[in-house]
Amino acid sequence: MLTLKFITENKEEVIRRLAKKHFDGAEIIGQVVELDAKRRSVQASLDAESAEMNALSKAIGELFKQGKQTEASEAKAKTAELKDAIKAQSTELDSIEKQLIDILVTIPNLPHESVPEGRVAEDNVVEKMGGTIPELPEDALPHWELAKKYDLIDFELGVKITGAGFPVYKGKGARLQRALINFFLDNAREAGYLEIQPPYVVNQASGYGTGQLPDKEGQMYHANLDDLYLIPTAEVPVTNIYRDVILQESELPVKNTAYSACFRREAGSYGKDVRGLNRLHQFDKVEIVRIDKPEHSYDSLKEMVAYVQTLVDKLELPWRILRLCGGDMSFTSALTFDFEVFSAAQKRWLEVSSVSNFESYQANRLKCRYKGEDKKAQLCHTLNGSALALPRIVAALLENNQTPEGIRIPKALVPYTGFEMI
RNA sequence: GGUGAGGUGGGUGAGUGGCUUAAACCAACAGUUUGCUAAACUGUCGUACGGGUAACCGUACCGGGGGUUCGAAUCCCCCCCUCACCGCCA
Repeated sequence: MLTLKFITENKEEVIRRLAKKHFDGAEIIGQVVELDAKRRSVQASLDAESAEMNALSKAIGELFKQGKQTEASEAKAKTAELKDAIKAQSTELDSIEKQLIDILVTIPNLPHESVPEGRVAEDNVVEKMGGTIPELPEDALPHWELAKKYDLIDFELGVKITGAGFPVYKGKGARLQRALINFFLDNAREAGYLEIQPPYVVNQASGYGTGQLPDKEGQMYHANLDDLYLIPTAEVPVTNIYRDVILQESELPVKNTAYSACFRREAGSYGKDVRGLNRLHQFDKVEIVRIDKPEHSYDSLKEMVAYVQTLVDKLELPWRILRLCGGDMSFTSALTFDFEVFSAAQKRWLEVSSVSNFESYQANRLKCRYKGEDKKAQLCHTLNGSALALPRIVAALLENNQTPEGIRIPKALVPYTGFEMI
C-alpha cells in the first residue's frame, strides 16, 4: 500500500497519477487526508493524557514509599477520570487507524510516469521484438495435439486424478519440464541470483505481506484445517523472507531466484483461451526477486528485463516485450513489462513472463526497510519477474519446432534434456 | 498425537509489581593507540507515531489479544508460535 505520509503530502499528485490506472481517487484520497488529520489530533491529546497519567502514577509510588498514605489516596482518586479519557481516546485511535488501513489497501500503486495511457491489453505498447516466427505448414498441430501424438502430456489423466487444469506429464514431456527448470535455475545463478527453495504453502501473514490477501483470497487454494495457502507463485514465500527485516545498504540489491510449483484457482476464467497448457491450476515456474534501493530500482528492472530476454533468445523463440498500459497493469505494480512468445500453430502471442517494479508499495506492507549512510530506516523497493513460467514456453516450443521427423529441442536445452528430438 | 519447557532489542541472555530510561555480554559502527594484523581502551548503538526549523520532547512497543492495578516485561485469562523427549513416519 501507499504510505500515508506520501498521500497526505502529495494529495493532488496521487489523484492525478491514479487516474492513469482508471482509478478515481478524488473522494477516497480526501477521506484519507481527513482521517489522518483526525488521527493526529486524537493521538496528540492521547499522548498528553498518557504523559499526565504516567507522571501521576510515579508520584503516587513516591508518596507510598514515603509513607504518605492519605496524600497517595487523594492522588489516586484523580486518576479515574484520566483513565476513562485515555481508554476512550485509544479506542478511537485504534478505530481510526483501522479505517485508514482498510482504505489504504483499496488504493492501487501509482503507475510510473513512463506507463502508457490505455485501458485494455490492446493498448499495451510493444517495446521490442526478437526471434523469427517459423513458417509452419497448413496442417501444423496445436500443442495439445502434439502432446497426444507423442504421448508427452495427458490432460484427461489429470482430470481423473485431480481435475481440469492439472496435467500429467509423461516420458519426454516430464523430462522436458525438469530440463527447463534446471536450465532456468542455472541461468539465474550465473546471472548472480541466489537460489532459494521455499515452502509451497504459506500462512496468512505472508499472504498479506505480498498483497495476495485480502484482495485475491479467492484465487488461492486454502488448506483450511491448518489455515495455510498454496502459493500462486514463488514470489510469495521468497519476498516474505524480507518481511519485517531491516537490511544494510551494503546487502542491496538482494537477488534471489526460486523454482516452485504454482497453484491458482483461476476462478471465473473458464472458457476463454484455456485449452491445453494455456491456463492451468498447477504449473511450474522459476521466479526472480530483487530488493533494492529506490534510486537503483529502475536499473534493476532494466537488468531483469534484459536477463529474461536472454532466456527466450537461448530457447530460439519469437518474442516481444510489452510495456503495460495503466489499465492493464496489476494493482500493486508501478511499471510492468510482459514477455510474450509466439505460439505458431495457435497463431497467438502467449504471456510467459511479467517483470515488475513495485517500488515501495509492497515493501510498505511487508515492512521491508534498509539503513543507509544516514542510519535512518527507509522502505526498500521490491521487484520480481518470471524467468520463466513453463507451460506456455512448452506450448510454443512444441508448436514452433514441429517437423515431419519430430519435435526439435533448441540447442541450449539439449544438455538438460539429454535428447535432441521428441 | 502425548508430555514437558519456553517466547525479552541484530544475537546470547538477566529481569517475579514502582530504583527499568530493559542489566550484562557478543556483534556492528566511530574514535584513540598501532609498522601491519590482532588486542586494548573510549564513545555510539531499536522501531513506529505525534510535536518542533532544529537540538530535542512526548507516547506506544518485552509473541498476539483481553483483564487486574494509581502503576505490568513481571500477576490473571484466552490464543498463536517455538524447542525438547516419546510415539508415528519420508
